[in-house]
Amino acid sequence: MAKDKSVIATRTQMIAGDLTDEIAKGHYTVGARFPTEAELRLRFGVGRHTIREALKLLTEQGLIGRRRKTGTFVLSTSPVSPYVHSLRDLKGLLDFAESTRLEVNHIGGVSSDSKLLTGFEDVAHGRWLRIAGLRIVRADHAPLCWAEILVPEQLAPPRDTLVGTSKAIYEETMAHNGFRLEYVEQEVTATLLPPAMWAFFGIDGDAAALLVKRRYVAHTGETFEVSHNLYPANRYRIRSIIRQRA
Amino acid sequence: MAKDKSVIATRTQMIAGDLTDEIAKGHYTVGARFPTEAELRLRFGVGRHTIREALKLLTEQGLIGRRRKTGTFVLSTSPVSPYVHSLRDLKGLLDFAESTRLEVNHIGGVSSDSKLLTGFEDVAHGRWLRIAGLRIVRADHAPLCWAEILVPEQLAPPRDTLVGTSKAIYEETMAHNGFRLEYVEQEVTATLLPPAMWAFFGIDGDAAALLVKRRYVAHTGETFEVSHNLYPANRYRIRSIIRQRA
DNA sequence: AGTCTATAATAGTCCGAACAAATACGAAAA
DNA sequence: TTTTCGTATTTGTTCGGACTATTATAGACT
Repeated sequence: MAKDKSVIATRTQMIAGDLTDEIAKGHYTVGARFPTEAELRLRFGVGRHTIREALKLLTEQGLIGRRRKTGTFVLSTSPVSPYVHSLRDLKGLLDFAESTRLEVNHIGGVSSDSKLLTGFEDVAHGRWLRIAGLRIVRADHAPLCWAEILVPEQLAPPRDTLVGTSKAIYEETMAHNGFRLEYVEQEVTATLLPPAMWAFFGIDGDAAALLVKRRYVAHTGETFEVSHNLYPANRYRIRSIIRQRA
Repeated sequence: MAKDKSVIATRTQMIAGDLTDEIAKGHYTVGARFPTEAELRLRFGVGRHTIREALKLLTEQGLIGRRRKTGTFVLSTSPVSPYVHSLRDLKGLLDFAESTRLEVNHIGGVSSDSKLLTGFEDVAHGRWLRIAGLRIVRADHAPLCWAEILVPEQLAPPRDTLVGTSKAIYEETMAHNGFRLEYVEQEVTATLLPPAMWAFFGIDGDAAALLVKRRYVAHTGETFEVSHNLYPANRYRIRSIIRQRA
């Protein structure tokens, strides 16, 4: 098998990780046949169920396709091109956050009607901590998006830990409260870039932008962060693969 | 259990369908406890594995949440509000297509470099049938988006079957070739609405739009349709739920 | 040569079971 | 009253097995 990666993982996850790495490294060319379940079972020394669960993870990410009798074949090496979000897993979200940094422009408390402020219906908190600023790509220092982040005051970590940090705000908040991430709800719409932001992105006229609203929900069911990210056109794409349920 | 629905389904899918219906009908209020695995096993008379697979489907759609010892609880009745796409399953795509109709504006053959034309890399076909027009919401006759659809000439059904049909183009194409849908790849970007289209949507100045490119892939691995849909802002949102893999 | 048919390989769907992990709840202790 | 701790409940992970559905391939039959 392979490394432990500090976090314990299930056998299913370790196997899926190993196979994902091998595909990414080009062990199998796109279109090539992938080992059968029986072969993988022997190789990893686990039950068939475990192998199938691991392969299901790869299937959901669009890495492999499977057909009866024909076998399993590689669909994509998933080269994870920058600024392209591949949905369907949280890991993409995480890696993405690490390749950028947030240049905080404003930090302070706000209080308002939750629905108006957050854009989500079932979020009920009185006072929020607002962090706003530009998200910068580490590699080329280019501004990627304008970020508005809201955290309920009761759950917010001390502000000084939020400004200098290299970790994402939601990670700091989770650590501070002992949360685990249950899921992220995301809504995408198109809008015009507000003129006030033209200067940030070196734009001089009407431009389209993607507005991505996210809600982070802990394993307790609590919404502990809401974020709005505004990406000027052509800096960001969202790519996803939709398959038949089951 | 419940109805057969003409299409055969696995027990897992039938149970998932029943439970989804019950949640949608309000049998359980949001936040309420859901039956445990043991209770559902007794009720449907199946093994635990089957129940778990069904609940996993609901979990992936964000309908329920699960925690050890605490149990399963309802997160959302998924009211499937119109113009909101919920990713993660193909069924949403399908239902959506049925609530609108396509007013065909142009139909004819084109031939061009595949990559430029389709916007996808690994699509290789020489001649395409192009269908372009406005997609209209049946309920209120409002124009929803401009649609550009490309089908390889060799796979395209007769044109007269495409114009009058109430079914989606990709369904007609699948039926014509005996395909089954394997997955849909989707890419979302923001762009300005071209001035030439302002009149279609009753707009009189720069406006943002969502550009949704889709690629339909059959179970044989063949790309049998590529579509570009341009949604003016505020007419369309994409909602999705992202969870930890596994 | 083509067309049908049987076989076998492979993934898909279920079952039953055992144990692990998280945690709500109540009992015991401070 | 509050804290600590053990226990029971519920979901999570993994195993092994049986049968089904799909289909590539080879062989039999026109």
